[in-house]
Amino acid sequence: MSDDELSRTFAALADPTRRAILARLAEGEATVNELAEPFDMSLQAVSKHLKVLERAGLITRGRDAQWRPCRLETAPLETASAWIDRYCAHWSDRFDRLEREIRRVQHEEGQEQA
Amino acid sequence: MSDDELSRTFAALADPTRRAILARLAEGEATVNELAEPFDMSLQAVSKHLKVLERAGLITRGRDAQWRPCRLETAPLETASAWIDRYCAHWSDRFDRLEREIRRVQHEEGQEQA
DNA sequence: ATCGTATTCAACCTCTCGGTTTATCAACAG
DNA sequence: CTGTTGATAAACCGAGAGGTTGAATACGAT
Repeated sequence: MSDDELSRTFAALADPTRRAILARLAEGEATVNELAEPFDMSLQAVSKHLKVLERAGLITRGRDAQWRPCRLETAPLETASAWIDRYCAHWSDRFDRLEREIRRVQHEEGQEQA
Repeated sequence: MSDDELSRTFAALADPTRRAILARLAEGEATVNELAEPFDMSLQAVSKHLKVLERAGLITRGRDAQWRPCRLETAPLETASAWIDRYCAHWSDRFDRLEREIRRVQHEEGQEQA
């Protein structure tokens, strides 16, 4: 596989196990054992998947005694999404949706003030 | 590789040659020879890349005499982008990025790569 | 020091990817 | 029919993905 950043990101996303891991991490940090639990696969296999995700910059790992908690990093996801968006023709739709979302958030913030 | 739709899409995007092909097709239909021209690679290799893209639903191919014009299909791109967006929480950042991207594209209106 | 738990490393296997070359198919032009 | 051009098919190859098992490492608890 090519080793440029976008290629690494997309390749990392091209596996349902890894996507499930990312989905799990979106809810918060987790250890390797916790991440491996749902899968019918060896711990070592999951560890390899995590290495792929780490190389792609999609996760970072801390150290807490013998545990290596994994944390989701969204920067490469944003780069990948930006690449895709350039070739999705529906600019105005997306723009409208985002504009609505922002107005909604701003409105909520205003209400919180009162 | 796993054969579900998202996996096929991301796997197809995980190659710079295929991303360049999609970028080219975003400017309009093209034949296999036209698509192969920029690459230092055999026509057959490009044909294989097109087959991957076709299996992922990212392109469709017509028939015009002995030519097989390729056309970009954005539906899987939108699905992929939607998956990513679910895990990128940074709406306002995205908004800024999109706004910048739109201005950039409106300015350039032309020659660029994957 | 020893044991248990969390994680990784190393070796191995099988299958797919991305490329090649050679041969073949399909459609026009003469 | 023959020849040419556009495109695909088939067979092959080296490298890497994704999984396994077994050993090694790192740290905490006893």
